[in-house]
Amino acid sequence: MGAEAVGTEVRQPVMADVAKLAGVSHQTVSRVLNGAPHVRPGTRERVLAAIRELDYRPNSAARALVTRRSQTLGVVTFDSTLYGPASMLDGIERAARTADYFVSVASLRSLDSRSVQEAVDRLRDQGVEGVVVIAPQVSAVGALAKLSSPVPVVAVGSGGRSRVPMVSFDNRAGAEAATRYLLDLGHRTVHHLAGATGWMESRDRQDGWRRTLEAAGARVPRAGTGDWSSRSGYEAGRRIAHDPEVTAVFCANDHMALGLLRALYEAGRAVPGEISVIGFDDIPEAAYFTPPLTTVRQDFGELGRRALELLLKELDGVGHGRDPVRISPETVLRRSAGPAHRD
Amino acid sequence: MGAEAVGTEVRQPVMADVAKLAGVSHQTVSRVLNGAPHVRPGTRERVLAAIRELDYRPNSAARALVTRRSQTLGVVTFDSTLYGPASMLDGIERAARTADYFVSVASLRSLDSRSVQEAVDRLRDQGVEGVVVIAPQVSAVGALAKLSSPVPVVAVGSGGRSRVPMVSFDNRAGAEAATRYLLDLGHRTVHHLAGATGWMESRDRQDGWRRTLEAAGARVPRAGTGDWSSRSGYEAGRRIAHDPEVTAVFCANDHMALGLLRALYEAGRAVPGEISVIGFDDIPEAAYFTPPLTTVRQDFGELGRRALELLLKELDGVGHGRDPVRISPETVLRRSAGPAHRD
DNA sequence: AACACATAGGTTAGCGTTAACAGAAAAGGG
DNA sequence: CCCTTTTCTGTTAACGCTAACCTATGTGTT
Repeated sequence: MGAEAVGTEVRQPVMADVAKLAGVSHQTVSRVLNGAPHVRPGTRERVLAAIRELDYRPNSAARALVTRRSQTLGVVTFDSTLYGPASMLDGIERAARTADYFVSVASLRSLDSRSVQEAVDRLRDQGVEGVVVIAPQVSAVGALAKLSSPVPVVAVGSGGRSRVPMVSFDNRAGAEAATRYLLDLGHRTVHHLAGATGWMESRDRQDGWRRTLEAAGARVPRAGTGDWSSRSGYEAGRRIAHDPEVTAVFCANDHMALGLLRALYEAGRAVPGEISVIGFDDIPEAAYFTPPLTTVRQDFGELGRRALELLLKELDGVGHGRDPVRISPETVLRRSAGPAHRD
Repeated sequence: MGAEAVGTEVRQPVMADVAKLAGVSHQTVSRVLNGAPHVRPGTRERVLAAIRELDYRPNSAARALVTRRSQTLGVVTFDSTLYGPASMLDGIERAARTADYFVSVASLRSLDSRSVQEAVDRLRDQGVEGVVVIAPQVSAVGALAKLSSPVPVVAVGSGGRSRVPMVSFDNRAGAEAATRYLLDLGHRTVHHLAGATGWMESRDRQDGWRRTLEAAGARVPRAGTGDWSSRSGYEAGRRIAHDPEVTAVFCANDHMALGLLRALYEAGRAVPGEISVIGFDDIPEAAYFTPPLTTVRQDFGELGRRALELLLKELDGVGHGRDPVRISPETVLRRSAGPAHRD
């Protein structure tokens, strides 16, 4: 046995191995790999064959080192367990893949701006080329404002004004449509169960609701505040169930609407007979609530894709979108809202 | 102005810059960064100061190139929009972070084994040190069996036997508990609405259900088949709503149970008065269904953490867990299931 | 035939880090 | 006080790739 064969360590093949096998220089291998011109079809074939034979994989670290590009994008998210963030993440990942990028995720442990900066830094240390922040909290937006990052950052899902480019739903418009719809049904006014404090979505939806009421000259009741969970919707529902004033409730999301529906049911209030309920999001389950929930649909996947599109533009140095990208939601009519009852 | 100042290009500082500023060699900087011994406190301080002053960040690609470690783990997931996968991903990410790893995700576009291999390869090309596959489909497990990967792979969530280490819920036990519970309530038999075809979870839950029935000497009705969605639960519900034989239904997940509940309600069948329903998963909303759903709880976050733990062990070369790690679910009693009615 | 010029390829030099070795300074032992 | 050992630090060489430059060959033009 020659000295070569002593260690049976199976070293991963490198470019030089491929080159030797194909009888070319490593540079030619590189050229084939990167589709560079000036490679004769014959040699290209030989190189490709050698690559296949050795099952050679380029070393991404080496490539990243010299090109200064990691082919990786970062996503920072708050609670990727929620339907919205999860769908956005999914949309982003799919879009990134088609653009031939990897995506690395970092979830926030808390909402303060230090935490956001930390997550972005973490991603940056890993060498991501850009990051999209799924952080709909007001505090996060504040964090973005003072965020210092050498890599492009775009935000998604929130609506605040900020220095970073942003794509979001027009939550205000969605809330207006929902409220308007209820008003048009003949309700004297519409109550509101807001989302978690500190979220842009909560603020904007509440805003849209209030404005619509004011524009219609309707009384603006005090809004309840939930935390997006069904439980909080349920608790709010128990509080209002016996209030005869309440004939229509606009919930800031479908999960809370579910809890509300439950509380109303327990209290023996008919929906939409006595009280109309409308949600926001159109989660896949909303159509199967009892009664099926009228709600405002958001296409989170689309939002994720658009965010990535925007980030890619930033990466290409195409001047950053002056105005935030806004996607209009559409309201989905089902059975949980109906005309005001006459008393 | 000296020739130095001509280009105002702000090059990211590198280790050599820090070294020069601190008046040491780059190696000493490296030592400080990596906590190597034999660095005098004084010089360490100077180096640290220089690092702060320049806001120096080590280049991860360079480090990865020489250490052959990317500090990155990969996660392949199928539909990270679903509650289960999303929660697991979240659990994995959090656990990875505490272990000081980054996580890169790749979602599958389809379920075939080529797709799984492709995703793992993609991650591998990126240089991940290990991957956890959230792919509960039978086909995915098959894919894992023939998966060739130089990096450790663990699977999570499914239950099949396979070459790769795996952590999963004991779906069979959960299904047995659910079925047993219904039987103990006095139901002569229990019907079953299975999950999507091809999923390990579907198979195992159906298995547990059937065995329990057989062990109890109960008749084993033909099981329905859904696709995990509420819609499929609804459709199944419409089919069985008027079957007087049906007094208890065990649904393979909560979403389908929701659809079923809806269909039953529309058909005027009382739950649990006439028909008892039990779900699986205990999604956060289950407690607010009408009626609140009795179900089998799975802690997906925990599952994700355990999977990561297992992967970390693999990375440390600690012999791979002979037996799959099994986590027992616990059943949560609520109001959708009750005693059989007497006729 | 001489030249330009495109094409096909090889050679060399980094990218920014850690590893391996080597040398200098400080500390201990006779 | 010299020699050995321990601390501290610097030098050199990878890691595996791409960029930049260079050297051959053709191919077409004057």
